[in-house]
Amino acid sequence: MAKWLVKTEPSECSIDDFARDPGTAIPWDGVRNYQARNFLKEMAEGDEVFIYHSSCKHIGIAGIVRVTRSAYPDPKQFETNSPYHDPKSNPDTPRWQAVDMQFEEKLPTLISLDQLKSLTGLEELPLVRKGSRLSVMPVSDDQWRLILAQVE
DNA sequence: GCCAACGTTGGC
DNA sequence: GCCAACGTTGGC
Repeated sequence: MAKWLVKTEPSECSIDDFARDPGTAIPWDGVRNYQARNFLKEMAEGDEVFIYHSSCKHIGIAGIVRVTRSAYPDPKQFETNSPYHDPKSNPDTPRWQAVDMQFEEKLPTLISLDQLKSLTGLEELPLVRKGSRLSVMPVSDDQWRLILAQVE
């Protein structure tokens, strides 16, 4: 099972939005970056995903969700009144993909960005790299364990 | 709100 | 294919 991390602004979609209705999957859509999209495509049902809260008061990893549906064409790219509308995409060859994710757990305490930056062994994670804006990234098993060890 | 870093666009 | 201009991201 592969592991991942996705960034989100909690005002858009937070771990609490997942926790509110733990039995219901939420579409992860609106990704409009090719590298991030390519990782989305690699996600498989059952994969675990860290939810990282960005651009907010408490920046860091807040919880874990699970992929319940692998990549499918993001419907919002075709909705003309959506902020995620992409006039250059067409239904025959959809440019953007979405996946569905469902609540798994909220971490007992948030793992802050400062904390993540201080960990030896996370240097290769794009999240902590200067200037990196990648919003969907793979997390190795070692990185995953190291991060989770911060709250155990 | 600022601004550095980055990705995308489009003229050439 | 180059690269300047532009828009966006995201920590501070």
